[in-house]
Amino acid sequence: MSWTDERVDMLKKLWAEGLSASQIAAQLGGVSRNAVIGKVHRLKLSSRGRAPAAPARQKKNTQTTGNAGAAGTAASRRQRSARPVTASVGATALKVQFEEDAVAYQQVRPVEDVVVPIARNLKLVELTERTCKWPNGDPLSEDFSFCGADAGDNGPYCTFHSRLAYQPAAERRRNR
DNA sequence: CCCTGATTCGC
DNA sequence: GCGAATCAGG
Repeated sequence: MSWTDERVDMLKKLWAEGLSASQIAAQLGGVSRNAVIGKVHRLKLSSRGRAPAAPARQKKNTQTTGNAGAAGTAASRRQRSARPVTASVGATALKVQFEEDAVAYQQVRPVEDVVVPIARNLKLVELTERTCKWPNGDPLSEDFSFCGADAGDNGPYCTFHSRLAYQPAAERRRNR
């Protein structure tokens, strides 16, 4: 994939909206978050409003340079096990995007008509310590329910909703 | 562990 | 110009 005018345009738009590089990469498709970040820098639209402080990082010696073949090095070097970023592209990605925006701007917002594949839509009384407590619909309504997917050993949400709930908050904290 | 953007540098 | 690898941090 190359950076066509349209794709650059989309990049600018999404970046201005405050989306993260990986989210933008997921929507554009065919690019990694690194590609997005790299492009953002080249376009000189990095700052996104604030973030004036440039701590002036120093880079270590990169890659191959004088790395005399130590057997263990190659294996241990890879700290990011190759992962296709948030691979899901298409309708699902768009739905996710919608939810993230909602969560980012409003504490309480009924997430209607958003389909989560693993949702079991449990009633409040059906929840256990291990069920996802992500709310579906209007809490004041009768058909209000919770996601109910397996939430793991700790945490109130399943992995899917944990990301929706927690990531935007962490991101906001820093930008503020 | 998950993620974020920033930087470097071989291509 | 591009973006993977890496860094530094939450």
